[in-house]
Amino acid sequence: MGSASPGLSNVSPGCLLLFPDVAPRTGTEKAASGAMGPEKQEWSPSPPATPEQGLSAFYLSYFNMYPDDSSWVAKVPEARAGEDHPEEPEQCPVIDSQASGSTLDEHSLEQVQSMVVGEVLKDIETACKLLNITADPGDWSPGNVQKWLLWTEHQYRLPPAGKAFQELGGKELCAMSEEQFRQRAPLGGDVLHAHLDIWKSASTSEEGWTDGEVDSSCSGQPIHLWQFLKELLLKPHSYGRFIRWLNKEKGIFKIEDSAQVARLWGVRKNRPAMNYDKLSRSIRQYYKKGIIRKPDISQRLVYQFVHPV
DNA sequence: TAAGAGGAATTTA
DNA sequence: TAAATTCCTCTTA
Repeated sequence: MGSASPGLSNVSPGCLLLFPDVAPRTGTEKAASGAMGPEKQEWSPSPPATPEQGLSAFYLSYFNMYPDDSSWVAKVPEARAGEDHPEEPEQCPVIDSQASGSTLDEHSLEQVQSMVVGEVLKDIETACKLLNITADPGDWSPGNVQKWLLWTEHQYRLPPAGKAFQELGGKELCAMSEEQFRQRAPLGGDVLHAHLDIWKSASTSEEGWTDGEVDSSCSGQPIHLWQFLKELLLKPHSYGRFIRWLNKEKGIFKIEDSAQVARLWGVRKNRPAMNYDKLSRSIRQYYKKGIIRKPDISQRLVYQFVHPV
């Protein structure tokens, strides 16, 4: 299995500190900054200095400023209409207070990192649905490429570059180097290239993640624990260190890092006191409901979906 | 010692 | 009201 491009798999913790102004914020801090100073509206991503570090820092910049999912939905059709103020920042998962500032420990960094990647993947998924394009840029028609360009330009306030990539299909686009992107679009070409890299990584590593099967995040219904677990399992690139399939066909999975899974669940449900003891109690409630059980050969931290997909 | 099991009361959406 | 949370005791590996 080929490793994904630098973007998603190698967001090194050190990179999180590249730009002090994009340090992750706690929910409280975000709320406090909710008044949204003008700098937020004028934010635009700085071109990465190098593909590797730039992309990593870029993720965090992105994570920090990304507007509400719904805000751009309405805006995409008139993306160039000029009235695109970011609205309330997306409610990001509450990040442990120790994760803000320069004393981030490795644990918190990993947590932030996985959240960032998770958010990026989720947003790509949303974009796919709304633009009606596939997650794999290699499959894009020239029309799809234009849609993607328009969306990305709009999201990151990049100068229009659609014309520079006219008639290019996804395959040609993917084959282009960062330098070629820069040549076609001196302003923002590198950022576009970085974004394409993210999409390429996502589509090569997250096979099947766009099927939306357990994408409960936009259903309006409160998420169930079993759905959440499936969500994590569907995104091994982001959460494989925490939870993974042992036998996907049989629905058998293993929680590799119980504390982290519990923490993520607590973040999702806004239950800061969540821990594995409580999470596992909830899992056990599923036994009599026939949703999850222990596998025939019981192992610690290993469970099985009764009705695997 | 962490995980597992399950009772029971409480909270939440 | 269902699902989840919280707290608990006891067992198991």
